[in-house]
Amino acid sequence: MEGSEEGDHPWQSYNTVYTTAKAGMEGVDKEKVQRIVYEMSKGSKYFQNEERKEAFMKHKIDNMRLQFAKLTQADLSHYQNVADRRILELEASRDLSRIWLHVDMDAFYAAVETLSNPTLKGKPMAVGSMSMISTANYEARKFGVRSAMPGFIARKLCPELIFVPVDFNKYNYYSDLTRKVFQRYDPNFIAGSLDEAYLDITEVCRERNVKSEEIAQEIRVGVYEETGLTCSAGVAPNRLLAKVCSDINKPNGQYVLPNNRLAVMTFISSLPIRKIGGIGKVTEHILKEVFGINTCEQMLDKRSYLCALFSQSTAGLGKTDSPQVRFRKSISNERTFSVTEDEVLLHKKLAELAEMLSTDMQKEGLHGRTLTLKLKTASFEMVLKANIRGCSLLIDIVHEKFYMSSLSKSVHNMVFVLPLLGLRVSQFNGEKSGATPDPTQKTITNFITSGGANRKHSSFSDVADHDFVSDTETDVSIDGRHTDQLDGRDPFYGNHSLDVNYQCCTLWKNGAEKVQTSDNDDPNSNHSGCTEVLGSTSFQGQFQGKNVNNESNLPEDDRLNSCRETIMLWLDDYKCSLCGAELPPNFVEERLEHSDFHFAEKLQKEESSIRQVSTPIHSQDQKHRINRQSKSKKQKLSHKEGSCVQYSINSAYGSY
DNA sequence: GCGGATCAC
DNA sequence: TATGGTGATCCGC
Repeated sequence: MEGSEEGDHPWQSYNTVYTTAKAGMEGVDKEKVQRIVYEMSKGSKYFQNEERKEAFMKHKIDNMRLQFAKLTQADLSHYQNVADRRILELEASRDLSRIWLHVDMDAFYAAVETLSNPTLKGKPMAVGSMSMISTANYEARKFGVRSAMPGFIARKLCPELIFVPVDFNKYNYYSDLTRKVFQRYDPNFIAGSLDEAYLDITEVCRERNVKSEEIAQEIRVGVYEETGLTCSAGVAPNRLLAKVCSDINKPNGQYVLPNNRLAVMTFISSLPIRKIGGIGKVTEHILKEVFGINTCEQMLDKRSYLCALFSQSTAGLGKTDSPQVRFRKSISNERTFSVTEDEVLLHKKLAELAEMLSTDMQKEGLHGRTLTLKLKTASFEMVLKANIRGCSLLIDIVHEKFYMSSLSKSVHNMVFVLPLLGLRVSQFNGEKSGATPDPTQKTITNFITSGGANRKHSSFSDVADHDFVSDTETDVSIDGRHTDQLDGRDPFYGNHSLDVNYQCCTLWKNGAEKVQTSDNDDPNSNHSGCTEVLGSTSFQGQFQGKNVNNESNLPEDDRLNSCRETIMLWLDDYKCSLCGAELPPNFVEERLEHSDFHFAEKLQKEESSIRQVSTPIHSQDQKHRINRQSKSKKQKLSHKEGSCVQYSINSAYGSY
């Protein structure tokens, strides 16, 4: 049924993530849905990217088949032993005694929206937009509409579909109500997300001497009474299985898997691997294509092959009863927008992202060491660039990516069309020690900034201070601008930028044509301020550092304007006399910002010696407990094939 | 340690 | 017209 019929039914080979079975989709004409999805997608950039990924996956599968074929009998018996030994260990360490309950709200967002607008009841409805649907109610699911599907396709499937925009305030409110109920049964319950939770109900069952089934029923009734929303529950000896179980009688139902080995083994054996958390579309496909594995039982049969071809990373089911604090490891934000080749606009968007991120970090009291830029090209390829600091040029990153990755594209096609930008900060300082940052470290303040002194025309709003703690002397830091001014070099234009430019120039030499303006080998004369990823906005933060942000109103504005004029001018009405940046005359706002930048630079040089450098912000205890589902010791919930395989084996044998 | 890919919700 | 946002993890360099 697969690709063979492609000529007649090309949609059958277009496997989207929403072709898999989901609750509420039983009676759906899958063939028809798949055809419509295909027809709506065909030819789009998104579609082309899916094809690219599909080809990559096929390649991976071919490689794995080759390896598979190369395995000798000796290899296999060796790995059989490895697998069996591992299973024995897990058998020995398994704990049958706990009773876990997983609660999952039914079509949560949609249900909440229906509560607040009862006229929606009974009508097909989706929460989301024309671009993306978060949740669809059960009426809509009958048409094949489901989460992660773009709205315009959903509307094709169901023309009368009602769209409701997301409103997280509501969902948070109702989520809190449900959690009050959960708390009564397990004060240490684990919140998986707004609409999911894991409860260890072992003690409740024991103390009250009632069956888990009754507790599940009670909880569901309690949630309904508290919120008016229905949910489903699954009960099993561990969290992984409980989650699988909560999906079985959805919506508004429950399923109990008893705590005995036979029941679990029977349950597992026919369970499709895709049901297991961590096994997604790709992994499922690989396991099916290479090994012919569909169910957990088949996975067990092939355990020697799997151990031979996948990594041995530990992925056991560890203890499930020890509450643990999980620390956030990164914080990020990203935005999708309609493609633009307006570089200035892109940098403005980036500055906005930076500002939001900075605010979020401040709220959480976070300090990171690595700043990563994420972008998506017009052909939907994701690109990451770590450690961009304040020196990288967005355009360099894009150019580099294009030169490296697609020779087929002509240089002229390297336009700046980006539908997505994002920023992420990671590598936080360990908060556990409670120590303040090492004073010898450079604090990068205001790596993200914005907000001038009451400038109405500013596209940036107010500043966040703090943020980054760099741990090496050689790090490029915006903070350097506070401290390094005295040596007479301008770090903004200084040699920090050379690395990037050097790479870029090298690439250009190898490439066919030079696209960007020339002079990139001269660090002192080339960069247009507006192309600095983060730098162009930084001065405003420095204003804040001096607390001038709210000092005055109109007079300040006037002063700014006159100063701008005294330190720079625009050659031929479009070229900056100080740095050579080129901005068309009609870029009024951008030119003002650019002027501000130079002005701030000047101010900063004059006053840098007065300024205090860092403003360490102490964490407000970032140990906000997201949940305690973090792995105990060996329990690494892994998402990779190898680990998932192992994980599943463990869930089948180790934990059961 | 970085960049890409996968996964979950 | 049009395919999200946030966080995590693993693998191969």
